[in-house]
Amino acid sequence: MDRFLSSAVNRIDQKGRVSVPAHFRAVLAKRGEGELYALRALDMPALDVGGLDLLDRYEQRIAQEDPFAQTADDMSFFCHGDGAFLKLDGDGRITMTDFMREHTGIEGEVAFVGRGPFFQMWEPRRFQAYREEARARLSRLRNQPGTTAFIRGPE
Amino acid sequence: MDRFLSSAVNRIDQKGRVSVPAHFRAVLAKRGEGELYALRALDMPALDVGGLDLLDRYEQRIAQEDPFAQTADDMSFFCHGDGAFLKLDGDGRITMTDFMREHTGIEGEVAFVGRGPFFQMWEPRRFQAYREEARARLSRLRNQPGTTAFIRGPE
DNA sequence: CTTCGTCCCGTTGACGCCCATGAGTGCCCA
DNA sequence: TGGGCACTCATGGGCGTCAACGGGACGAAG
Repeated sequence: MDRFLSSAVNRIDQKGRVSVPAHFRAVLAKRGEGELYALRALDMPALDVGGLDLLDRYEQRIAQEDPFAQTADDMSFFCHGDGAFLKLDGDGRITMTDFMREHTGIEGEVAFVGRGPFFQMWEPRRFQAYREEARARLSRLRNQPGTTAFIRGPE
Repeated sequence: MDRFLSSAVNRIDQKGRVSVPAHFRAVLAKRGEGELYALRALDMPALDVGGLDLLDRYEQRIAQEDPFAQTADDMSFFCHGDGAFLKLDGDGRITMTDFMREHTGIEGEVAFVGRGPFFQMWEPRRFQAYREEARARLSRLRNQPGTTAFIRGPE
């Protein structure tokens, strides 16, 4: 498996460390990503986490912009200045920093949520709430006329 | 890693010195840049800092302008005359000068902000404010119709 | 003689690296 | 089919190292 799937909640210990789910670490290893990079997601209180390929993707996008226009600068500010390295220790744990807590509201526990090519870190309750909202939106979409058949499910 | 990433806040001591984050120093060493060059950023109260390759970036921009226009001359004046060398001491610290304080409003602490090929120095609160503005602009961009898919999340 | 800049050293707190524990799970064999 | 064994993984804690920080000593310049 080469994608980040499913979710799990892990506890933060007194030293501020939390285990990255073993399954996620296996995906990283398979991809040859030794380092983790985390970004503060734009419109939700979560962190987007992945290997350095996560960063490459954004930088390619920035390269398309006029390097002296404000948009390019904002993008750089976001992906370079609003990101952080997460170092895995020998036991597959990372250390929570204030940088991460501020944006997410994470305190004692972290929800790791697979998102395919990357994963997210959430405060468990907020994740729960956001998941309900997302489901509700999709459900509404499904019951509207003229929409595609996405999420009709196997009937 | 060969790019300046993430951010950190360090304190200025009584002698006016401040540590450049070890991670940034490692990047400089990797690039073989022995000297630091600082410029007052154009549209924000920050310093752009990097090796001498930083100048290339600005000279490239000047080259885009009409050499007979006032603009080009202003830019040259700005980037060649309004820069300063920063000397690293044995412990990886630099000394804050009035040149740096004036433009940035830095007093007791400095936020070092990775920007990819260079990094910036900010007064921490102003950095925080500017970061929020940039995020808001990107968020607006993202939610506008007809825009590209930047920051939709790496799918 | 004073002041400023540079070099050097000591302290402290955070972080990386190590090992121990314990719960849960799958597997094997009786 | 049930019991037990081995393994994996999350979690806790000890300890050494290093970076950030503070301050003193020395030398050059005013």
